[in-house]
Amino acid sequence: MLDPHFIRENPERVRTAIRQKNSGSVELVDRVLELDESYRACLTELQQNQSDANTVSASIGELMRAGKQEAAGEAKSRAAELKVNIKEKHAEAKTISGELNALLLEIPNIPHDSVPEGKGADDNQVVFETNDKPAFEFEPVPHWDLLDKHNLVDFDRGSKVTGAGFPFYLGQGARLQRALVAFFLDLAVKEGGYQEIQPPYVVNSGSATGTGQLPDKEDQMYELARDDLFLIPTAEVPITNFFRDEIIDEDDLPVKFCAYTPCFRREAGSYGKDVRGLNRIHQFDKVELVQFVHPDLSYEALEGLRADAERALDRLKLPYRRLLMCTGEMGFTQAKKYDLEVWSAGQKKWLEVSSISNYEAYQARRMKIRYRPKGAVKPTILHTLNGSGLALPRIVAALLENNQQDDRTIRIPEVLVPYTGFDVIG
RNA sequence: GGAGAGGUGGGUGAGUGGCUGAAACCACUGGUUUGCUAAACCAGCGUACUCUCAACAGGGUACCGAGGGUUCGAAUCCCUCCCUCUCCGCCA
Repeated sequence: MLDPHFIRENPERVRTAIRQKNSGSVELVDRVLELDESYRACLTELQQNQSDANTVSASIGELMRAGKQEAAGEAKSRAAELKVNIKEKHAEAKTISGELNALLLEIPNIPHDSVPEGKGADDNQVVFETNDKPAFEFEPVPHWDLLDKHNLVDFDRGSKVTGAGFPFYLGQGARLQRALVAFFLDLAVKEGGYQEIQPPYVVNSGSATGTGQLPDKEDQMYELARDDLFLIPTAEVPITNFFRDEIIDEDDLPVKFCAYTPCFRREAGSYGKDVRGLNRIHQFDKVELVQFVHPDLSYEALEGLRADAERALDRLKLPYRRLLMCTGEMGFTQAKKYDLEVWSAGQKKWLEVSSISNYEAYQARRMKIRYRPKGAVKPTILHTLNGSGLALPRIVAALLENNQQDDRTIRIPEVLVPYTGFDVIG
């Protein structure tokens, strides 16, 4: 969330952000300002009463010890009056702050100045594109045909056992998954300087709120209602919450974590053309990169994170492009976001395989993640970033489609062979 | 799942109703001393919110796992929940 002080002092900036992100109504800001003011007024009164009550209480102790029972009795009744008032004000303050907090969670992050304005996908800027789309002397087929031909994935049995979008990976298909995960993790650890961790795959509601899945996006998560827990839609959730409510030494920044996890997404409301094959499934594997950084360095870190994700694509020799997302296409927690899309020769389209974002202080403020600047200054909210490095299914799709040969066998990229143990599928 | 014990500041740990935002020690920061290092000594050292203030700074409130309750007054008593540990059961 945004700093309430910031909203108080820059309401117009916040209204602009709401319009740009097309998320929520600008009246939110006015209600927040109203509530903020009445909250503080209420608080002032409450605290004054508490202060008086404390003084009276202290005097009672003294009077009792001095044996002045009568005076003590009078003071007690005085304190009782104050108490009633305190209780009222306390309840009032709590109500107001509850409402205020709920609203604050619905105000989106402010886009960075370098983010292009725009409403839809057409306004995203392609800021980089490799020029190595593969050429074919035959008509390349979509990956689902290849999966089928080589028996790499079994969608039907996945549907029987669980439901649509929960495929089984078989044989070389399963092996390829494991190879990619290991390759991505090794790359992140050895060349990116990330520390590998294994987070829980299930989180509580506090964590889901911290990263911004709650409120409002619960429809995208699988919920374990009995235990009030959620299956993670991305490793971002448990990893970023790692430091929730903590203060980190400045010397320990930046902290860079990488992790492999399965991701679970309900994908409510998405049907049709984009869901074919591995394009969009409910459970998928992903290696995620997360960074906790000094606020002054977060945009540098964003480019670094982006380069880390692109390195994996380069090594796999996958053609890709980088999109700078416009204001309207960003999530409401993000300040700046790149998407990386790989070219899939069979479908002849770009597939999103990574989303790399700087959240600035937005998530960290929700989670109270701070660092202590050197030189006795107060703890300060740090900045969080994350990006996929990378998401598997579409990488697999592109890999199969781009590397298919006229006999329908599939070449495995050189860097992956030590991991797969085979250099061709089929 | 059953029984018991416990959760105090960055750490260890004292504290069973008012003088405790919290002893002591360690860590940390600054200073003195020192040829250097070490040691010793002195001082400082929680967080959030809020009010006054241009600022420096100062005042107030809250916080001893979380939330309620009792009381004029709670780290301290009561209730609920969460977590940790020990034993038993179950189990990869």
